[in-house]
Amino acid sequence: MTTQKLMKDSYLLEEQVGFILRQVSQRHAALFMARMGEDITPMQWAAMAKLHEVGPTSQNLLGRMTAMDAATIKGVADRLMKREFIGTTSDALDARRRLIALTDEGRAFVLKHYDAAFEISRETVAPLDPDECKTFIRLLEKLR
Amino acid sequence: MTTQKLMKDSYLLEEQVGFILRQVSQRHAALFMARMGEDITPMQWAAMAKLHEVGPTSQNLLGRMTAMDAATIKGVADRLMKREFIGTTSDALDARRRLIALTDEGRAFVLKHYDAAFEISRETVAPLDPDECKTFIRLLEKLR
DNA sequence: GTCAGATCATTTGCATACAAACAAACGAGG
DNA sequence: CCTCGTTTGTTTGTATGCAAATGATCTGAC
Repeated sequence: MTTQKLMKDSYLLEEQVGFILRQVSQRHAALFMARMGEDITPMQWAAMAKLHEVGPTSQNLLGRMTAMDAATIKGVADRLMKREFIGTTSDALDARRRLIALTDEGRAFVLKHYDAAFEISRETVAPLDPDECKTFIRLLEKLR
Repeated sequence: MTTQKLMKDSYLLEEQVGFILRQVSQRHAALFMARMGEDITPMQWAAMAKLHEVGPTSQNLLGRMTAMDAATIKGVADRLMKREFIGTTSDALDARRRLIALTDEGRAFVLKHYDAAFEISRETVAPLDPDECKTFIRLLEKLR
C-alpha cells in the first residue's frame, strides 16, 4: 500500500488554463498593437468591424454582438463618436433607442485596415501548423 | 478560368481567434467569480498563489511571474496589503527592493481556497473530453 | 573610482471590464 | 387603459491593463 492518490498535485500557476489563456490573449493584444495600435484599439476595431458586418444597430445590441456589457460599449461608442467614425440616429419606432451606424469616414477606415486585421488573426495562430490550427479553433469554440 | 482566389472571405468577428479567445476568457472569469468572487479577484489570487509557490520576492519579479506589468502589480499588491494578506520587508542587499511575502492570514486564505481554484480550472475545460483537453492545453501553450 | 545603462518602484493618463442602481420607454396581460 | 416586468441607455465605483515618464539605486565596463 502506498499513499498514491492521497497526495494532490501542487497548484502551479503556469499550468492553470486560465493563466495560459491570459498570456495568449496578451500576445494577441501585442500583435494587434504592433499592426494597428497607432490607429485604433482592439475593442474599438471589434465594434466597427461588427457594424460593418451587420449595418446600423442599437448600442446595447452592438454590445451583445461584440461581447461587451452595456457600460463598456458605452465608453467604446463615445470614443468612436468623438473621432466621427460612427454616428447616431433616433429610432422612429422606439424612443429609447439610438441607432448607431458607421460614417463614411468610419467605413473607409474599416476597409483600409481590413487586411491588417486578417493578418493579426493569422499571426496569432502562426506557431501552429494548419492541422493544429483547425483543431485548436474547434476546441476553443467548444469553450466559449 | 474563374475568379477563384481573387475573392477574399469576409472578416467575420465571430471567426477571429482573438474574439473567441476573449469570450473563453470571459467564461473563465465568470466561473472564477461564481466560486471565489465573494472573496478575491482573479489577479489577486494569481499573485497570492505565485507567492505561495515561490516564497518572498520583489514586487516587479512577482509581476513578471504573474504576467502583470509594473503598474498593474502595484495596484494588486496595494489591495492585498490593505487586506493584510501580504506584507513587505526591506531588502538588505538592495535598497530599491521591497520583499513581498504572504502573511499567516494570507497563507491560510490560499490553503482554504486551494480546492476551489483547482475546480475552476477543471470547470473551464469541462466541455472537452480528456483527450481533447490534453490537445487543447498543448496547442494553447504553443501560442503563449 | 566613475559613469552610462539597466533595474526597481511609483505615478499619470487612458481604455477596458463589470456589478449595481436608475430613469425613461416599451409591451403584453388583464 | 393600466400596470408589471423587460429593455435601453446612463452613471458610479472598483479593478485591471499598459504606455510613458520619473527618481533612486545598482552594476558592469573602462
